[in-house]
Amino acid sequence: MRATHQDLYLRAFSDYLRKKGKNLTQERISIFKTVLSKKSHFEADSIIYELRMGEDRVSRATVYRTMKIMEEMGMIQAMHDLHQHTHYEPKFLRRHHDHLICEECGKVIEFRNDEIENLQEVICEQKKFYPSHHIMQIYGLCHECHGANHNKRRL
Amino acid sequence: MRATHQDLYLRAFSDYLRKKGKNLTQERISIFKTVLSKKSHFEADSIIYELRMGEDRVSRATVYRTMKIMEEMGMIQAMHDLHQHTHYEPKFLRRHHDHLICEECGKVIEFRNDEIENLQEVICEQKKFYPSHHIMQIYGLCHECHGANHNKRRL
DNA sequence: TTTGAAATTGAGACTCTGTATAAATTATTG
DNA sequence: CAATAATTTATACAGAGTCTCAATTTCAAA
Repeated sequence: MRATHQDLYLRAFSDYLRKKGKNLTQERISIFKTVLSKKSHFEADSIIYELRMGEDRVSRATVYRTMKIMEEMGMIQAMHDLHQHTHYEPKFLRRHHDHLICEECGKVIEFRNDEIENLQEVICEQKKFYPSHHIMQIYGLCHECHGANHNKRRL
Repeated sequence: MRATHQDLYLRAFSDYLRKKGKNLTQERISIFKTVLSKKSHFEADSIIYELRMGEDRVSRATVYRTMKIMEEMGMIQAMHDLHQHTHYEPKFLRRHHDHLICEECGKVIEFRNDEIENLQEVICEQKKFYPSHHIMQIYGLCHECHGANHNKRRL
């Protein structure tokens, strides 16, 4: 029987916990698996809600604590966007990318640009800064909403 | 008598309000002037506090409402940083810049890179996106904190 | 200037994230 | 298996920001 991705990540999680002198509890496993099932942006609340619906009941505080651990070990990345909502991004299986965010419909368009990534490193060297990660979000209107607004103004 | 910067900005504010069918109230003037006095990052809370200390008393809700208008008209820019605190940046008199943010001491280092700004425009064209503004924040450790951490680990 | 409709404000209740606490539960180790 | 340490839960709490609606202010028309 082949080890699944989930198994491998779970082992990484288990190893990380052991290294930090923390225990691998049922609650942490449940939360970890739920987070692992996310393919794209998600919020703490959706994890809490999903767990509440399932058979594994876990308290809110434990979800936040466990997600903090997952952030420390680099499996997810917190992003603070407009309007006091923290979004998380899975970092496993996904390459880093940045975002175009439509202010009208909320759509998020991903992009990646290696030149920008390189320039960021140059800047950090210049400023003697030791980067861990970055966030780049361009706000504006997507093609559809721009068209819609344009038409609206014409009426 | 010469018109001050404040006068000019206040006129722009007044014009914007009129254009939007909104009234120029005493409260809005007080808030606008207080925000105008900020040379760098600030929080909604500090505006509320300053007004509360002064002779113009304005409620919290009104401060938030007015700052939203100022954001719409592009005089300030909201930025959401670590731990659900919204910071605002004055956009008047200041050139756009991005930020390096130290995760240890919270220090904010500003930088500007024209190449990155240009690349962003190219990306928007490619994606048919109409940008209004952007946020770029690089998180990590500043020179001092990096040194401090390094020493700590060696002990 | 007065007046009345429309816009705005203020006070406080409320919501939403996230954190702290302390008692109860679970895991680990000898 | 007992003692100890770590963890979880429930609940209270904190902080930022929003909502409501009665009271007030503004504006512009007469």
